[in-house]
Amino acid sequence: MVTMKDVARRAGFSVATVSAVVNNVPIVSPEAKRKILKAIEELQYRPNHIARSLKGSKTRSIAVLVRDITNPFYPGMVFGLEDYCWKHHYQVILANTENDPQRENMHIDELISRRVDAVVIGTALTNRNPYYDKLREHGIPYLFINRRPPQLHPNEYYVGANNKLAGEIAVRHLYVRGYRSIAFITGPAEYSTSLERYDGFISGMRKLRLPVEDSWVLKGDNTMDAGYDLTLRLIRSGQRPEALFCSNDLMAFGAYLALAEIGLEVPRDIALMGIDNNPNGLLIGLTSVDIRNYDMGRAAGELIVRWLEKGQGPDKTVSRLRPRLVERRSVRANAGTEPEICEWSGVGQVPIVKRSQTV
Amino acid sequence: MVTMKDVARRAGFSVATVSAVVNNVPIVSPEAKRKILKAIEELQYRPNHIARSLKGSKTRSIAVLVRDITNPFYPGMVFGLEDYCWKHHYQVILANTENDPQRENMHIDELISRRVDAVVIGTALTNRNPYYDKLREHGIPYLFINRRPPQLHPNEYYVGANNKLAGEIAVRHLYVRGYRSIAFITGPAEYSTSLERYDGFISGMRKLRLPVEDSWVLKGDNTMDAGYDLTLRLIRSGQRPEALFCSNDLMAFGAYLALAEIGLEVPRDIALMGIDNNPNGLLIGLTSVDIRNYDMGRAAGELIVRWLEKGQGPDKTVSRLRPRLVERRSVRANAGTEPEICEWSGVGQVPIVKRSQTV
DNA sequence: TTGAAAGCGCTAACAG
DNA sequence: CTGTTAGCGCTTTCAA
Repeated sequence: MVTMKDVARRAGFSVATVSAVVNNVPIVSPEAKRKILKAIEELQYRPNHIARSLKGSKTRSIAVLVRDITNPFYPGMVFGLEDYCWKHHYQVILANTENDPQRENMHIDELISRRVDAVVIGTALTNRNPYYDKLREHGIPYLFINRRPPQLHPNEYYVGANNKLAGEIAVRHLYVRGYRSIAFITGPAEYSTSLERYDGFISGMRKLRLPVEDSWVLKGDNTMDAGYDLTLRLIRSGQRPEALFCSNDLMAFGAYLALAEIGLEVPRDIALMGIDNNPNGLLIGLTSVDIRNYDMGRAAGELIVRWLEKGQGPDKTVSRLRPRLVERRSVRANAGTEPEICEWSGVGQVPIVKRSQTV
Repeated sequence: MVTMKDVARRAGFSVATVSAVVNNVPIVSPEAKRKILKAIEELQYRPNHIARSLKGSKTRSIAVLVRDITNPFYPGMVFGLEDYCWKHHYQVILANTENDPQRENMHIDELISRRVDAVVIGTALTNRNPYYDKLREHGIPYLFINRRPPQLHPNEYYVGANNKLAGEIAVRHLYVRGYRSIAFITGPAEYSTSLERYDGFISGMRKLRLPVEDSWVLKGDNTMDAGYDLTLRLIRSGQRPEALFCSNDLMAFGAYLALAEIGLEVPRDIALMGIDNNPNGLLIGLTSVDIRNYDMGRAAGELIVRWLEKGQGPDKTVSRLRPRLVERRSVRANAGTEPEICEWSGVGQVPIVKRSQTV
């Protein structure tokens, strides 16, 4: 590997001068600069980022912890993050934890060792992993994304969707379209997102004075299988809600399959909604609520990079993106009943917002 | 940040001894080891990986270049790669190029600067990016994955699917099920994968003595939109093949939507197949050919890690995984005609293979 | 405007 | 068994 020394020797200057040229410090004579640039080109010199990191103790790398990049929610988020970070010359290190705390901890140790500048945590559970503290103890900024732990300690920040609003938007949409009896399949209670969406479902129902049947609230685990099984069980037990709302699109996919198997047509016989706006919802015309994962990743990138450059955390500890309704065909244009309540702050029309917002 | 020196001072030993303990060099007295371990624990010392890298000029990091992690093909592949690499203490750096050569080149410069140990290139076009040579010039091993450039230079390796076979398997499957007139939508000619699948389609048809209608071979670009548009155009022009085979699942998804719009039911009116085994194919029951992206990423990890440890490249320059037929519902159980040709080496029954194979 | 030299945290060769 | 020390390639004073 060719080093600065090689360049210096070739150009007839010292390493200090070469360093100045490489870093665009404008104190070098044009003559020297020319010669040095020439030597760099000839030798195909590339600065050694490692040495630089060692000196400056900044690696310009950001790690992102996700459960499993294969989960359709993450790629968009990671893309947004990578996009922003890369444009600001930060690299993104990807770490899949597979929901295994031990694996997560090993990753964290490794990341500390590698002195990443920051980490974006997409794996937080309601039962908080105490290992995150190690990060703080070592002075590594970190940011929770999408899922948040129950409490945010000092210097902890969160960016995610307004999941409660997402739930409300869905219920509201069904209501406006004339649906009154709505069943709900939740996600696992260990994810804040599930809890918030559940809250949104409940509060939406209450605001609209719609009854919540206990037996119509099913506990799923966010997988397609769960959506399938629970829907089958619900319908086979003789229940027949007008609409079925799932906490995420994957479960809605499963529900769709189950309904098809039973012979129920969406939306003719029953309406279906999900949350996440999985692009493949297009295949079955699933109406969903977009929680904008690309923007979320991007927002995380912005927050973290600014933090790193300014040396201090964001102003707000919690940032939330406003969800958007994505209408496709799984909810009928109008199910008959006329809507009774029409004004409802901020939900009627969901504006398209570009930047992250704080609740 | 606490350093080795701090640990040494606290434990009352020299840095060399601490280093020995940290690296498990078995020449340290149990007594010293105990004290040092204690100091490490108390101070929460973590070795500085940067310093280590600088010394040993190995970063234990592997970069992966993909077009866009959002493309449903990649996450599985990247997951396989990350999984394997991480288990061997290599980190994975993710770089999205968005098919922009300039962005790719900047990434490559950056990766050289950062002295990644190796790079896995998932972005090769038939029109080769000359910038890959920089990597070789700098002594950084790299491996093409999934897509391959037309020629492999010395020290260049490739791992991917046997795409030609995938095409043949699909045609063969349709044939066995009684379909005789088959239309095909190709992917872009800049990807080796498209070309190979096209070859597979043609050779499959020839082997089965099926006619290839020129007007039934459409040029797509691997997007859902292309599948949709081309299918609409094909059918609306009055053509009516018994089966439609798409070079990838995304286009098959688009085709499905178009057929539904026209009022053609799959598989009753027309059979549909794709390649890739996108998990969401489940939603429409799409029969596909799995090219095993997880295994592909994993195989790349194996190849690269072994290369790095042994210091020399793989034995074979090309490794290909054997595709697998994934039957769902988009091809009828039997379309009427009895199969005439049944023996066909290696295609009749597609075995499930765990490890990568060389063609 | 340029150069000499210290030092980032670690490893490894060598000495004790 | 343990300590001293010379770098790894770079940035950054400080002097010239």
